[in-house]
Amino acid sequence: MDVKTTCLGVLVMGDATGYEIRKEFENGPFAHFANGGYGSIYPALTKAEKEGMVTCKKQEQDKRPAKKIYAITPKGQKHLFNSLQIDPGEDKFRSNFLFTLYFADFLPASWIEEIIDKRIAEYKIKIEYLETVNENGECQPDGSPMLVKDMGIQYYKAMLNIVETDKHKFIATALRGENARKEGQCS
Amino acid sequence: MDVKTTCLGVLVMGDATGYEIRKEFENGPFAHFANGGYGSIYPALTKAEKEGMVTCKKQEQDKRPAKKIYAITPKGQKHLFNSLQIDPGEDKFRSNFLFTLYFADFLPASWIEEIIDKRIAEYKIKIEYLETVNENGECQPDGSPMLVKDMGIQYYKAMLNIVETDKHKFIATALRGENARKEGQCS
DNA sequence: GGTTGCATGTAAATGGTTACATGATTGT
DNA sequence: ACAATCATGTAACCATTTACATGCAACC
Repeated sequence: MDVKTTCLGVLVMGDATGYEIRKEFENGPFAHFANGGYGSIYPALTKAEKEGMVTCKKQEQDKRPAKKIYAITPKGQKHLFNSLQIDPGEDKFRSNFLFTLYFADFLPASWIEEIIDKRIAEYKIKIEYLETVNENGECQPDGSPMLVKDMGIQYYKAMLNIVETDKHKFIATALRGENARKEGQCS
Repeated sequence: MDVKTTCLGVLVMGDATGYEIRKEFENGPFAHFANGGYGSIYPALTKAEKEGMVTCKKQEQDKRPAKKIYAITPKGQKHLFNSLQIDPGEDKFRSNFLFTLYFADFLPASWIEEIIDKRIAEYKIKIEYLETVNENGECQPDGSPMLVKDMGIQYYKAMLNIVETDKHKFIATALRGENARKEGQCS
C-alpha cells in the first residue's frame, strides 16, 4: 500500500492536515502497520489533490502557521475501497534486532543484554500506551479500528513474552561464543 | 540493514551463490526478518566484491549453468560485526492485511472472511514448515540461529491465535456495516 | 536561552522492486 | 507439452528516507 492510499485511509476517518496524518502514523492506531514521514506525506497529498481524490482548504490561524485541511472525495473513497479489495499479500517484517540476535554467538554478551533490555522496555511502553488509548475509548467498542488496536496490544504482548523468555538463553550463547574466542582461535 | 550487509550475514554462516542467498531470504531462517530479490542481491554482491568484503570463485558445472561462489573476507566480517553493534532501531512492520481489517466496517463481510481464512492457512503452513526444519536440526541446538528460529515459530503462533480469536468479531462488524449501508445512507 | 510543538514543503540521494533477457535440465 | 529448478544479470522505474529550509509560540 503506497503512502497516498494510507493517507486516504486516515482521511476517510475524518479530515486532517498533513501534520496530523503523520502523527497518526507515528502514534495513532495506524502506527504499527503503516508509516510515512513528511517527505512522503506532503507530496502524496499534493498528488492526490491533482487526481481529485482529496480536496484542500487553507485555514489561517492566529499565533500558528496556516493549516491545509484535506478531505477525501467520493473518487478518493472509491480508490481506497478498491485498493482494500485486492489481495493484501504477505506482511513485511524487517528486524535489525532479530538479525543481530541471529549472530549473538559472535557478539559481546553485554551488547546482547543491552539491546534485549532496551527492547523489553520499549514493548512495555507501547503496551501501556495502547492500553490507555483503549480506556479513553475514542473508537467505538467492537468497531474494526478498536479490534485492530487490540490486535496490536496482543502482538506486542506476545513479542514481549518471547523476548523475556529467551533473554537468558541469548546471553548464555553469547557468553559461550566469547569464551570460545578467548581460548585460542580454534574453529 | 541494507541488502549487502544481510548477504554478508548469510555468507558468514558459509559460502554461497547469489541464487542460494536468495533462497535463504525466501525460506531459510532469515526469511521472516530479512529479504531481497535477485535485482538487489546480485548488484550488492558485485559491489561487496569491489569493496573487498567478499571473494568470488567461478565454478563450471556440467548440465547446469556456471556458479559464482562467494566467500566472506575478514574485511567483510568486520563490516558485518560493526553493523551489528549499532542500535538496531525499531522493527518495521507493514501489513496491508491489518490495514484492510481496519476498514472492515466499510467492506463486504465475505471479503473479510476470505482474507482472514487465507491468512490463517498461511500461518499454519509457515508454522508447520518451521517446525519440521527444527526436527531436521540443521542448526546446533541452543545456538542463536536456533533461538531466532524458535522466536519465529512463537511469533507466527501468536499471530495465528490473534487472528483466529478475532475472526468472528471482524465478520460481525463487517456485517453490521453492510446492513447499515443497505438501510438507506443514514450517516 | 534551549527545546518542543505547530505547520509547511523541496531536493538529493538511497535503495529496492519489477520486468526483461537467456538457456539447459528435470520432473509431471 | 509445460512448469519448475538451476543460474546469472541489467535497466527502468518507483518509493522512501534524509537533510535542508523557514518561523513563531509556549514552556522549562
